[in-house]
Amino acid sequence: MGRAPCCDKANVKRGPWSPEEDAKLKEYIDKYGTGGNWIALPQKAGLKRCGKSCRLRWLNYLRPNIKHGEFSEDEDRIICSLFATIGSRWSIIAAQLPGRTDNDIKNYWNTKLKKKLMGIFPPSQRKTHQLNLSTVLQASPSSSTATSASYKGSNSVYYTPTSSFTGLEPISFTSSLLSSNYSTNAAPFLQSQESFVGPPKSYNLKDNLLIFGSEASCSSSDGSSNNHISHSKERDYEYGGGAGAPAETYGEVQMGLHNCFYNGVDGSQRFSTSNGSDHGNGLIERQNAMWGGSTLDYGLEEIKQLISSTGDGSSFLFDEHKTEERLSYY
DNA sequence: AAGCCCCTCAACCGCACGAGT
DNA sequence: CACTCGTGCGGTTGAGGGGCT
Repeated sequence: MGRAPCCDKANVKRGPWSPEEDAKLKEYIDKYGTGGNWIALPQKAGLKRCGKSCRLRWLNYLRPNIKHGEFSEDEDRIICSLFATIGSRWSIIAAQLPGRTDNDIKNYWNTKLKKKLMGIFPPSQRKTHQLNLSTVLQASPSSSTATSASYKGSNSVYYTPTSSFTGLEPISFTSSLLSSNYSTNAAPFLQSQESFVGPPKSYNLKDNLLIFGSEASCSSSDGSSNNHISHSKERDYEYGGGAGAPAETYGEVQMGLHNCFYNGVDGSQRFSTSNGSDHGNGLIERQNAMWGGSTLDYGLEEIKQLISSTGDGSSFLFDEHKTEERLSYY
């Protein structure tokens, strides 16, 4: 038995919103709020719309402080950086860009930013940046220490620091897109720790814990081996130590572009940093095509590799002091 | 001027999850 | 524990506008 539809599709209006509908919705929410029930809202507000449609319209368009228009280069950089780290988690990326919606960012990425990046690397150059991940992993110095991470279920990523990072090279890109200095306060966690002057909201660094989003919660499952980085209510990004790993080895996570490699050894997918070390709990249950090759659009993966690749080191360098993002936690 | 193509972005769709019962 | 319901998310679609021939 299939799920009941969220609304009677025959009796709801679809398609573009009229100014009148916008006004009705805005007026109602201004007066009464959403009431925590989007399904009932359209009827109460006198709208012949599906609740989901109302929610979307509000969140993406009518909500106060929505920023429309051109994305700045800082925003571009943040999007690229986060995309390379967490993939197409648009809501999380949006949480780092005040005023931007996930839909906006998704559209922007798909229509412009991806092409912009591809433009940075013409096809001939692109090849040199397409890293065979197993090669990367093999080439990584065995002495380097690393962090592994995994996806738990479909919605959580577990970073499992096994020791402090040392394998992170400076993030580097040729274009001004990614090479100009940080000047934004839009994503404080992407700035260097030294220049971190405090987030506008909901970044809790007091206890060296990073929290995304306004409703973020933070928890530690065992106090010594796990640190959650949570966004909103249900999507937890856990930075946790492997079983028995000493807490002091979790001193530093560098939120750069090189943290995440994908190790496809024996079919199990692992998400790790630098040397690809994996400590058992780094197993990825591949999320819907996010990292994998089978269902993932190759272009997407290619872009991620471009972002993640270090290039030849000459024309591809980033200012180390500006870009070596560090996130400390204990 | 007309027709075609491409791009953008608002909106829709289906799925997964958490809460409630 | 199983089920329903509401919500949030990411992927996809398609209307409309602009550019090109």
